[in-house]
Amino acid sequence: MQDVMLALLAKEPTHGYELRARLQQALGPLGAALNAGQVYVTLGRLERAGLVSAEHVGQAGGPDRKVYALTPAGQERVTAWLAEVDWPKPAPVEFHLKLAAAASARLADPVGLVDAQRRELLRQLREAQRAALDEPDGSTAVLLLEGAVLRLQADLRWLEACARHWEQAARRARGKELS
Amino acid sequence: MQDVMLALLAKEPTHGYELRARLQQALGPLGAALNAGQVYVTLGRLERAGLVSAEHVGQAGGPDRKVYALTPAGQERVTAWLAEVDWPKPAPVEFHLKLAAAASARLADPVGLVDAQRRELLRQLREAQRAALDEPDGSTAVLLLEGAVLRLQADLRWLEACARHWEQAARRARGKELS
DNA sequence: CGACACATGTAACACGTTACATGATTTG
DNA sequence: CAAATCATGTAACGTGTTACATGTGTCG
Repeated sequence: MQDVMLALLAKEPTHGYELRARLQQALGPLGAALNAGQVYVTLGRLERAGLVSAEHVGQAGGPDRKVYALTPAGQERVTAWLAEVDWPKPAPVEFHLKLAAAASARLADPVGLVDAQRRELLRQLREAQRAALDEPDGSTAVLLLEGAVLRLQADLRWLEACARHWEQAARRARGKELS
Repeated sequence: MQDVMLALLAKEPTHGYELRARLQQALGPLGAALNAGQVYVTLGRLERAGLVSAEHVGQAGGPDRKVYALTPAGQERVTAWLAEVDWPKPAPVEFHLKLAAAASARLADPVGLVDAQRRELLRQLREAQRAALDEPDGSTAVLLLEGAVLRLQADLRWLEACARHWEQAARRARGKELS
């Protein structure tokens, strides 16, 4: 978040409210969840860190604003961020642990959990595809939605593998109990 | 993390050290990064929250341990967690914003960024596939790695879409400049 | 006037991460 | 004896999240 906001300020200094609007625009429908307060919290932290400087602008015909601009330290950080190649390990770790825990403690049926999850992902997939149709063609928001769709499809295929795995595990367990 | 640890304790009460070992085993090679301190921090917080209770166990032939067990409140939370169907929006938001910021502020070439990122993902993909070969066949760790692989492949395809998009954007910009 | 968009913040909390500190037991 | 492993913690920090508080200007 910090880096993103710094990069936006690198283009052109602005105040928090517009920064938020730009972010939401860049994110398209996924930006709706973005919280207003967070922007100001972050700006305050960036200022304390000496990465941006604020200038108060009294405005006739409108509430006051605080325009933020990058400091040299902020510029450095932006270029460093852009040079950085770091992709978060994209593994559905939490759900995997949920299945493992549910199975080993016999708290819930793993296959049932997979099924519920698959329904949810299908819902999200439909939602994302529908949202993509509402966006102007060629916009960056569509691109982002396409990323979401591709991942969801990958996750769905993974869930199928999960179902196979845990069904087999259940069969093995039943076999052992009988013997 | 909290929910996961609670679920593991639901199977059988244990002490922090073994809890960590179980977690790492469930995660396979991806568990290597897991920090030891975090387990104890989390256990402490769970205890303060009244979700687990600790019992000190002095041990002959070994250091002392603290065995944690679920409280009724903890049990409730586990069942609630298992019933919950919540999948984090799997969109590569940060990188998308990076591209958008880089392009609009003309700080870096988006296509170059995409390229660097693609190399990184290919590296991670090879790593994950190699790690999968080292794991025993049919283990849950292999399953998790398969999830990682599928996502990486999806992300790579998305990066190709990104490259196309930003190349086109660059062409449009050049066209405008000439006119 | 009342609702709504504009505009800004703060306090408190939850969580993960890092780095450090401590000590016992086992094994080469 | 030294090193590795077992075992537990804490203090500090960065960040995101929530909820609340506070105004101004515009438009019907």
